[in-house]
Amino acid sequence: MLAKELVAASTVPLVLSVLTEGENYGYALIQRVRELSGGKIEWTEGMLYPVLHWMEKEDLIESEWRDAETGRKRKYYRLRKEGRKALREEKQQWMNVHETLTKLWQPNPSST
Amino acid sequence: MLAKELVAASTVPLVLSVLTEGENYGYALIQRVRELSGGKIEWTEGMLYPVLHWMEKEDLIESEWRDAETGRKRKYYRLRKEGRKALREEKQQWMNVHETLTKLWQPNPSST
DNA sequence: TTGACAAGCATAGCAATGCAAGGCATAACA
DNA sequence: TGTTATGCCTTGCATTGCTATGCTTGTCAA
Repeated sequence: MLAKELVAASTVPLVLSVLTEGENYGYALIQRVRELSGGKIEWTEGMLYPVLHWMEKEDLIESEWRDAETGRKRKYYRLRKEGRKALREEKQQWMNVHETLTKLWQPNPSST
Repeated sequence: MLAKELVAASTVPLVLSVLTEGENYGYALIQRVRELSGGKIEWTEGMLYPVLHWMEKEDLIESEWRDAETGRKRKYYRLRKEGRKALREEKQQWMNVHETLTKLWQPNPSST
């Protein structure tokens, strides 16, 4: 199971990223992320829904209740302009850290 | 400035990784990480020292007080076996998330 | 010789928050 | 009619992050 800090750091960027695939609803986001990560990332509803609410309050995403084909009601989320901007920033920050880590993960240089 | 979640998620792996370069002390770790990140990652002493203490308690690292050339006392840390193991795991987890994110960051496939 | 700054380590304390647990409703199926 | 999967939501409090603060020693300038 993933360390909780890593889960915390990746939740918002992952939600934003998955929504670039098109609108989606909470329950399906959990499954989509599980699928993309090969089962490595397992979100709970208790942690995701509050994050979605917060992201909506921040105008990163917007929601709409709709009937699914199944007759069931679902709350679909989609990206807003602010969300796309936030995603670009998150991506940049992630890459900053990633590049710093990968520098250190190179095989030790024998000279320099 | 980096989002605090990202800082939290990367602190332990960064400390472990920097220590693969050789032993080092707290104050210098802050500067080394600032340097490696091109100034993007700015740690404070108040967040780093407690992390170092925790890592030592967990046997990931060990410490030794020594006099520096300057005459000043420094607490040098170095990796322990447990720490190398932890680093391998942290690295794996980081890559799991990174790969999931980069899948989503590919240019949108027009077909599939 | 004093005072200001950099180097260096440490932790108390409490505001902020993560998320397990629990709750509710409907559909499908046995 | 009982169970499982789908689907959304929130309370509550234990845990934790980190700001703020404090201490020492060395150096350098005025």
